[in-house]
Amino acid sequence: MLKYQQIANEIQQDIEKDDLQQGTKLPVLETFMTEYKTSKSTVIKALSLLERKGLVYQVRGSGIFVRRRSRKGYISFSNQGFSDELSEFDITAKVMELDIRKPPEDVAFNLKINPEEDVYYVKRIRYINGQTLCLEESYYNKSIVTYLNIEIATGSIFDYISNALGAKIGFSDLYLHIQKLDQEEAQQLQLKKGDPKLFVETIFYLNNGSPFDFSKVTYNYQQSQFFFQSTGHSL
Amino acid sequence: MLKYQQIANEIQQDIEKDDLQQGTKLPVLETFMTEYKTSKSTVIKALSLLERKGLVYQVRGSGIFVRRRSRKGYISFSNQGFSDELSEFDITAKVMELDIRKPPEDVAFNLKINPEEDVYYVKRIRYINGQTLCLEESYYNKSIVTYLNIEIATGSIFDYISNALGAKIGFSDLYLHIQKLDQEEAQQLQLKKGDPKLFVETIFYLNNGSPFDFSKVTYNYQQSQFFFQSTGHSL
DNA sequence: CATTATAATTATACCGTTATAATTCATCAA
DNA sequence: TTGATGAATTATAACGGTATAATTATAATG
Repeated sequence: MLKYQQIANEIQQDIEKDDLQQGTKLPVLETFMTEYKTSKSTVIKALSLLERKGLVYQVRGSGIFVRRRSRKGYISFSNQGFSDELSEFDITAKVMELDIRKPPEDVAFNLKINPEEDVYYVKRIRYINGQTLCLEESYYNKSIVTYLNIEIATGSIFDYISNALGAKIGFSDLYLHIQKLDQEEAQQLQLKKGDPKLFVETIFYLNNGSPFDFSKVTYNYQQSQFFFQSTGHSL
Repeated sequence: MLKYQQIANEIQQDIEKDDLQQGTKLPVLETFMTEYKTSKSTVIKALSLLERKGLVYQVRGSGIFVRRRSRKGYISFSNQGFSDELSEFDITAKVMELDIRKPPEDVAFNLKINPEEDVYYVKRIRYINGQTLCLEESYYNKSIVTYLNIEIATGSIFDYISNALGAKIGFSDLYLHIQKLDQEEAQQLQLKKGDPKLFVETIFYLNNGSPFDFSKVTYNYQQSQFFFQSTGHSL
């Protein structure tokens, strides 16, 4: 692991271990430099990483402070789709369908492939703490995700892609809509037709910019509590 | 303006001016170094900024490539709340209420003040292209936002806070819920009771970590098309 | 006591360099 | 043609330094 990531991890663990409260001031840069026997720029990189992850904020001339979320029970809505840190929840999945097929037009477009090329189609229902969380339909470019089975799809497909296939997941585009459930969706989510839903289309890219997964997810509004941290800075 | 921000701006303008397509390769670092007469690290900072803004992606050993969103008509959901680049839409606001009052308990809690301290309360309806976009109730810590009036609240309150008050806006926490409209909200948004809504509570902080604005926003589901880019990296 | 000026602290910008890792491209062999 | 090998390209990691800007603490001033 890279040095600055390692340092970031250790600082994060310290924050969590000591349960440091919002606004707690961390040691100054010099201290981290000597503690980790490294250069200033590496410490800065580590802290910038933690800042992007929403764990600290830095104030020039003043110091580095702990940033904490104040509410529990929200699904974090950050870098890796939603998959980040769902470990605090009990998430399971049931695979409804899994096959190889030709993609519909919109899927082919978003995956930037021809409609004749094969894709894996996976339909799952995901549960959170025993309740239906969402209905998920995913299409994987088969020339990238060369193999899938039910066992893999029951677990984390992304872990499989990263670890077994050795592909590097890069970034993603999310498109969010608020809509009403239709009859079929309502039935599968154990809700009523016309109930609210959060509908999310996501395109996942490898780190080289190739889209490999296009997915459409319908969330149960009763479980739809999401948390998102912005970090300002730019502009 | 800082050098690396300036460079980032110019590269961004070049991308937009030339309407570079997704995947277009940008010049190599060396080129930018000589073009902008600066060091490698400054160019890297500029490009990292553009990467966080979702405009480019970098592939080690390969190059720097243009990243473009593929859909129009979505409200960007990025750093500065929603306010970023709403310039592509015609957004207006009507102020329904504006007064100084004592905060309810949840507001005092989120703004980290005592219930006896004054806050500015602003209720607005915001319109997008003539349609109701959302219903917004905001509470501003009066010891930070010392003055507000209807004229200011009709425009961008954040611009006013940044420019007139000279405060530096830092980061924010967003909590998202999908719910059903009640009678009153439905009426104000010209929708029906029971229709879906996106309900967002946001706490905005200054760059020194002080919360100055707590707001509750109810979005019209018919206008609720949001776009969000993740950048991976971390873990 | 309040206000103002000054100094100390602290994070950030920026420079320039070396080393490293991923990718791409050219070369060669089978 | 295919595959393997190695070289060139390219972004990134990491070092360490100087200069700068924001904040905070301290001292001086009225």
